[in-house]
Amino acid sequence: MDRRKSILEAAERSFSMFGYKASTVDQIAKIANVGKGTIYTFFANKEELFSEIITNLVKETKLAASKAIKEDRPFYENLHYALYEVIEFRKTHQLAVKLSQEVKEMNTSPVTDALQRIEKAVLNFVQKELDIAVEKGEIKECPTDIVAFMMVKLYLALIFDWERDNPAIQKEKMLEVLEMFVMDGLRKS
Amino acid sequence: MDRRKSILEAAERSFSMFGYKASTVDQIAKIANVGKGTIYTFFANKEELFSEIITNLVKETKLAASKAIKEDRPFYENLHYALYEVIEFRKTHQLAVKLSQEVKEMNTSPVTDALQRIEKAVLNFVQKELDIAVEKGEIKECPTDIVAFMMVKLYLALIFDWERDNPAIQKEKMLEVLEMFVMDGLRKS
DNA sequence: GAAATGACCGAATGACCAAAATAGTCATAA
DNA sequence: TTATGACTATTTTGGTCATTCGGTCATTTC
Repeated sequence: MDRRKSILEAAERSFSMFGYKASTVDQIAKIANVGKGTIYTFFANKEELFSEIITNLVKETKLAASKAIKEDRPFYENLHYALYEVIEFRKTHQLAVKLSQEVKEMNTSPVTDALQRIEKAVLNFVQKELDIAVEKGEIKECPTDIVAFMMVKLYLALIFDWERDNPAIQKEKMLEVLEMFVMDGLRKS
Repeated sequence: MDRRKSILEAAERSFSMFGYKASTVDQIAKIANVGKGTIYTFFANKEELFSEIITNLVKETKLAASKAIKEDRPFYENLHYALYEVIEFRKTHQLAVKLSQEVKEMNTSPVTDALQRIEKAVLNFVQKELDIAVEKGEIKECPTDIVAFMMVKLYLALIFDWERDNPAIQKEKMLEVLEMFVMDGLRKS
């Protein structure tokens, strides 16, 4: 068994369950069935181990979203499926959820950085897709940086904040309203 | 000079400058040129004083927005003017900025509550306006609770989060994009 | 007599330090 | 050469005590 890999897996599980701060290197070593020193032969320190996990998470999420995007489908369908993929991904990999909780209640600085990196990546991805869609003439000309920002913020708010004090809505319903709002706005056609 | 009023003004200034926790009752009394005991003849405790300030601010902001809304104007114009009115309402903004900063870095619980109250009030206001507009047939049918939520979150994100790691943009430009997004969406017409 | 006040009180806070836990190292073992 | 856990250095925690602050009330002011 690849030691490096089992360390990464153990760490991801631990971070997902207990958060960054509450995960000790000793514990991660135990889970990985590896001596503590071994971890330091592969990673400079706890923060770098964490950082690599985040990098992988971003990569995998991007991949999941990319898989949902087909050249020949209209923009909003791609958007719809990609968002769906990302939501599913978040659900199965609880890491991002746990981390945003940790940031909220104790402002752990490496975790704040990590979440910012994730958001940046998502923003980048969305903006690129928007650029392509504008290029293809599928959507109107617009400042794609601002629009990407708005879309991501909307998405995050709906996923994380809506259920705080509103009755839960179906994922499908949510995507549908989001799509209506994003694509056509409120004006009566 | 009305003592109650000067206490409220002093407290508002202090909360805006130093936040809730860092504002001491002694200090507020000093600023108001009033004995500390006097504050307690008007307000049961620090939290109620704070609460009344928030209530007033919400009321004033609502009033400002209402002034911009005219029955006989189309929805998007009302939206436009109301947004401008609110964004120019400095008093509310400054306090809101300071308070959200405080919540972020020390989770002061009365402050969290206050911000939630403000958001609730805004949400309510927006939803009511949306309901009216739907009723009048000015905008399409939609789940106004979710749409109100989306509009408010968008506004807050643009105002408070955009400049965190993006080049500042003109207020006008920002509101223009927001309006486009909300009214017409991205679809090419 | 009613309203205002600031000295006073108990609770909450935070500075400080010792003790415990944890990150990171390295001599030894496999 | 690679892996390891006992060891060290650093950080966090738990407990203390002095200080601060919210809130009261006997006294003063008008």
